[in-house]
Amino acid sequence: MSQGKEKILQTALQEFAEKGFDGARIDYISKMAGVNKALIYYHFKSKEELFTAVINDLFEQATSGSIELKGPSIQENLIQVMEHFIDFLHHNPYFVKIMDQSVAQDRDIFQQLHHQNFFFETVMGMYQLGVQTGECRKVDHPEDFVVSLLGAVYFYFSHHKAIRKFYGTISEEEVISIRKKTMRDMISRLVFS
Amino acid sequence: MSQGKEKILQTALQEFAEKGFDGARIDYISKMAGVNKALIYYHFKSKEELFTAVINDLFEQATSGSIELKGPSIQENLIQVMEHFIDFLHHNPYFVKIMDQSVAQDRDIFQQLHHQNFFFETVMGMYQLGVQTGECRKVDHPEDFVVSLLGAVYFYFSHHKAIRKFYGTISEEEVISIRKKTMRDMISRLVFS
DNA sequence: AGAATTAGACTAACCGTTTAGTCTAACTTT
DNA sequence: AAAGTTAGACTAAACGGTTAGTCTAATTCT
Repeated sequence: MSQGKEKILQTALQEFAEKGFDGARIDYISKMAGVNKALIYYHFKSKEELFTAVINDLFEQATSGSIELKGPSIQENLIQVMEHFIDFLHHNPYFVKIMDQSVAQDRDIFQQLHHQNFFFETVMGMYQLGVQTGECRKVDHPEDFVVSLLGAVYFYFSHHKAIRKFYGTISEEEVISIRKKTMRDMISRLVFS
Repeated sequence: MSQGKEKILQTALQEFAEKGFDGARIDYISKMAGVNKALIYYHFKSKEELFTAVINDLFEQATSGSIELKGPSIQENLIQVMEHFIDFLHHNPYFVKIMDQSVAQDRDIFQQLHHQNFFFETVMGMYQLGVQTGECRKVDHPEDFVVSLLGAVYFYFSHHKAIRKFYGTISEEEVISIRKKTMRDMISRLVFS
């Protein structure tokens, strides 16, 4: 990939994440990327297509470093996945912002994205395996159970701006470590009886 | 409040919720409200002020029917609050959408909104009371614990479009009832040991 | 040589905002 | 009661800034 195209994608990611699709400005992207506006239209045929490219890029990164499940037990694996998820959200704030904005508006892309289900299906699969082996407690509605767990992980990051103040002045790394501990606790209390 | 102004606010709520601030169109609002565009500027001095008015309206409704805590125990009260929260989110999808979009972009209003902390402080207060009376298990980081609980409740609604498919073809009312059951379970397993 | 990139002027459409004025019902004056 | 006045609700039409997208001709990588 050419240097300019890469810079455009990087900058566009930030701009779309911060302003949303409608708030984002092509002129601003080209300026911040240090690139002529025409170059954007040389590589992408429209703002919409640029957005799609940004999203696809993002999901590629999000799902590429997929998790190696090597824990000795389902419990270990589940906790490992959760921590991986937390780290990922921590290090990819743009991912969260763009996701939320694009889900709130129903941008076309999100109907097609199969990546969207990645985390759900991973956790769901592990949980159901655990139920089979008898290692996990059986609940009436596993899908709702998993959704709730994912929500417990995700919410802090998606509403970071509004929520962060409840944690006081500690560093973000400390918050992340607290988050992991809380989620470990929740999982062991909920998944295993 | 005049008939026109009310219609404008109603319509604007929908438009802002669906398209976000930048995506919303004054032309479209006036058309849908069956009102001349200039009337919007007669009642509100700008798009921004219209948005603010919509938000304030929304929060007034959101926090007006506040919860009577009359359960015999903290456990009952906590579950009651959660169910109230679930019902509220279920019946006010626009609230969720507008919240998410406005949090994702950092619209000014949200820095000032004290309503924003309403649910957090309610649940947090109840939990801490429970810890004092010894009815609730003590956790290391109550704020993170409460945030996780709220996230578990909220996530389904904020990402409804993307998540709903995991529940199959059952009616929305059934999903809500499942959600309540799951959250009752989670609370009793997590808050009380 | 061919792909990538620049400069910057240009357009067409869109969209928030303004202006100047209408309509109506109530209220006041004569 | 007729005439004058006011205030609030509302409208038609235009104004003017903004912005996605284009065009062209020249230049620089690889």
